[in-house]
Amino acid sequence: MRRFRGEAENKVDAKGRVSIPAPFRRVLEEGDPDWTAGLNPNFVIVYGRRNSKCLEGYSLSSMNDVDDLVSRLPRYSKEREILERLLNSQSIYVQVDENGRIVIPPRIRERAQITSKAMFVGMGDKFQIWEPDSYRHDMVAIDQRLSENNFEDEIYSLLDYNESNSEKI
Amino acid sequence: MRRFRGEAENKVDAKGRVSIPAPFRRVLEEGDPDWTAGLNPNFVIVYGRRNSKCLEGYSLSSMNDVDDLVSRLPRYSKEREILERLLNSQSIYVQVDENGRIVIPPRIRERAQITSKAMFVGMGDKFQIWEPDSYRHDMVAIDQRLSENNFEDEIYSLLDYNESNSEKI
DNA sequence: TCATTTCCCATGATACACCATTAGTTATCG
DNA sequence: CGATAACTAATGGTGTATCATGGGAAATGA
Repeated sequence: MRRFRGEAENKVDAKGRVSIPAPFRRVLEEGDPDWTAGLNPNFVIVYGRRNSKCLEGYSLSSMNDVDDLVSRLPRYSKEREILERLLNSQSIYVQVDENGRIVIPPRIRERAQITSKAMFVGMGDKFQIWEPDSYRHDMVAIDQRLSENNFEDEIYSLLDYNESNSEKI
Repeated sequence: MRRFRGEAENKVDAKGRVSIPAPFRRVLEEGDPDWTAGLNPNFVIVYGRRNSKCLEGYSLSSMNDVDDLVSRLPRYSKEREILERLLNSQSIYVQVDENGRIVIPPRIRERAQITSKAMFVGMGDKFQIWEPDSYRHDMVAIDQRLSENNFEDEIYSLLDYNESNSEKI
C-alpha cells in the first residue's frame, strides 16, 4: 500500500476550496474501494485530536484499519467510548471534486485556524492539514529536540535496538 | 538482496532531471515489488536527516523495512512520532522515467544545495545524493578522523566485537 | 429572497512523456 | 582478427497532459 509522503502548501480560497496534492490523491484513490479510473476518490477528515492543532486525512481503507483497532478494545470501556466519539462524531466524509479539490467547512477550518493557506503533510497511513505557520513552528520544535545532545543519533539507534529486541506493536 | 555500491557524478539539468546510475537502477528494480522487465522502478527519497547535507534514496523494500522498524516503537511515543514525521513528511515517492532519470523538485534540491551536478554514493541498503563538493569535504573529514590514533583499526575491530556478541547487526 | 454551496469552464505554470544525439561497450560477422 | 553493427547509458530538447487556482452560473436551502 502506497504511503502519504511529502509536504505541500496550497491556497484556500474564499469558498473554502483547497486542492489535495496530486500524490496524495493517488494514495486516496488506492485506498478507496469504490474508486476506478476516471472517478474521484472519497476519504475522511478527522478533527478530533485535541493536543495538536491540525486536521487528519485518512483514506477509506486506513480509516477502516483504525476502526478495527478501536473495536478490539472492550465494548463499553471508557477508552473505547471516547475513541469512538472522537473518531466518529469529530470527523467528516469528504468528496474530492473534478478538479482535485475539497471544501473544508468553516467550522472545521477554524479548528486548525486555517484561513488562506493549508499545509498538507504526509504521515504514512494518514496525512495532516495544518495552518502553515503552525506547522513550521511544530517542525522547528522537532528540529530543536533533534539538535539536543545527539538526540537524532539516539533516535536512529533506537531502530537498531528495537530491531533485535521487540516484537511489532 | 543486491546492494548499492560505488560512486557516480551525474549532471543535473535546468529542469532538475538527473540520471540514476545504471547499477543503482538494477538494485532499485530488485527492490520494487511491482517492477517487471521493461518497466522502470520507483523508489523513495528521504531528505529529513538534519545533521548531514545529503538526500537518501531507498528502494521500496528497504523503505518498508525502515517503516517496519519504526512501527515497533511504542505508538504515540515521542520518538516514534518524530521518526514518522521525518520519514514521511520529509520524503517523496519518486518515479524513474524511460531514460533512467528522475526529477528532483527544487525545494528538495536546495536541501542538499545541489545545482548542476549530483554525486550518487552507494551505502548498501540505501544510497546518498550529494552536492559533489560537499561530498568530497565529507570524505576528507572522514579521512582525517581515520588517521587520528588508529581510529581506522578501532572501527574495523568493532565488526569483530559485534560478530561475537549480537544476533543481528 | 439572499446567501451559500455545488458544478462547470478557463488559464498559466509546471511536470511529464516522447524523441533525438552522443559516446562508450559488447556482440556479430565477414 | 578487425570492422561494423547493436546495445546501453547519459544527456539535451520539445510538445502535451496535468496541476493548482480563479471565476461565474446554476442549484440549494434557510
